[in-house]
Amino acid sequence: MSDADFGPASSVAAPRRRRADGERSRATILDAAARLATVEGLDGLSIGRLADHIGMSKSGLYAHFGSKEDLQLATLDTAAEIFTDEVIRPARQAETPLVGIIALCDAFVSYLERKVFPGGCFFAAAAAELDTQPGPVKERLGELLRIWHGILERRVAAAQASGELDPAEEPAQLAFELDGMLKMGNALFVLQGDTLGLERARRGIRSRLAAARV
Amino acid sequence: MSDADFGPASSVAAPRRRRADGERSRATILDAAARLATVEGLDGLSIGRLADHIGMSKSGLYAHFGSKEDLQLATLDTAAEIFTDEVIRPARQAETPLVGIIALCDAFVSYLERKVFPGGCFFAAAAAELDTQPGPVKERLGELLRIWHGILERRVAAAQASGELDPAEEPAQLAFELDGMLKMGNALFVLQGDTLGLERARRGIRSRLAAARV
DNA sequence: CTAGAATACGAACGATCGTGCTAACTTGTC
DNA sequence: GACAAGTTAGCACGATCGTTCGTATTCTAG
Repeated sequence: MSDADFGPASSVAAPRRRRADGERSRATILDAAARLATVEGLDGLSIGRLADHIGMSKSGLYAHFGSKEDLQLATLDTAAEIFTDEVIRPARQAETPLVGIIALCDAFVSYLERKVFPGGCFFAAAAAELDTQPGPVKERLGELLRIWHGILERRVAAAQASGELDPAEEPAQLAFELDGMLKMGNALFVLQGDTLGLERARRGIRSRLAAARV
Repeated sequence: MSDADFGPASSVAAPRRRRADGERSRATILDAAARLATVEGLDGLSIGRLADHIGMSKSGLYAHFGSKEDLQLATLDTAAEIFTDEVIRPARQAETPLVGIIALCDAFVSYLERKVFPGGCFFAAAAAELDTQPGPVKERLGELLRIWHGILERRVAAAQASGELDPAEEPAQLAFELDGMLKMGNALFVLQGDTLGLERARRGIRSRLAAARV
């Protein structure tokens, strides 16, 4: 199954970096930034604290990015790569499209349970924080959410084509409802600390899909 | 229909305030704080900007609260009152419990559409921002979310008692799914700016309730 | 091996943050 | 009308914010 990728924003041309240690530092910074941002917030995460956290000087870290906004945009793409590795990729090669949808949703719940990001789903946190602040970061977040829904949508359409799901279902509507349960599970899990919300998400998704069978 | 109220946190005993102008100022501050917090964030909203916004001095405003955390807690309760007025109250006096559930969900969507809070649902925004920061604010947010789900839950149970909904449905599970669609609609509405997400929430809720009929 | 570029650091900037202190004023009570 | 208490403003504090600059160090292409 070939899902669309969360490719990096097409605009930024890499300023042909040269040294290997710089590349490594940059990756270390972005990985820490993605994970810390779910706890402190993508805006709330300060460059000084991020630098302290990875044992680097503030100015040394800052030199890798032209501005905090550049750092945030790069962090978004890094988080998207992590999400792809932890959720999208493991849910490929399902026996049937419908099984693939369940695998994808289970992979999402597992990604929450395993605390891939310590503060829950990166995109749920970042979108809620920045959805009121116009600019390239918000736009990119909207783009990533559309890609994610597109992945769910195409899998629903495939399950309809294979005869597993009712063709009368609107794929985008079903994708909306599935993601609603996943995100609600995330919210409860992070806020209340127990896994009941994750269980509800798993159960709700299964019964919703059962109701959509032909 | 008597829903539980979002009463103020029981712990804080009002320090018997005395003058009418002070009470008025406090109300003005908290109303502005609740609405601004959905745009700038409850933590991101600074006392200086809030003071500027309502034409008051920073220290004059600050004197009403012992700390920023106190201001945030008071803002939570003010937002809960606004929510009660705009969502809970209008959805009372429904002909049947099931109609009441639909009225409640529609009132929620309307509260988003009318931009009662300019940055979308106050509690969705605040919960996503503060769910990783332990303390009284996070705890109170969790409490308010449980109250809200309790309201939905009790209405589901009432609809089961009246014979409108299948008694086999678990009320808490159905409340979870309904709120999931409402919050997903909120997220799409604020992030993308169009009302398609709200429409999807309305539609999904109606068909989910239809599926739960006896 | 060397030259030049990439990388990292320390220090400092102006701005803004939450939080106190003090003094002027308004209000409500006897 | 006086006095106590509540309200507001001005000012300043230490801390932290994003950002810039000059400089020392380290890698790598030739």
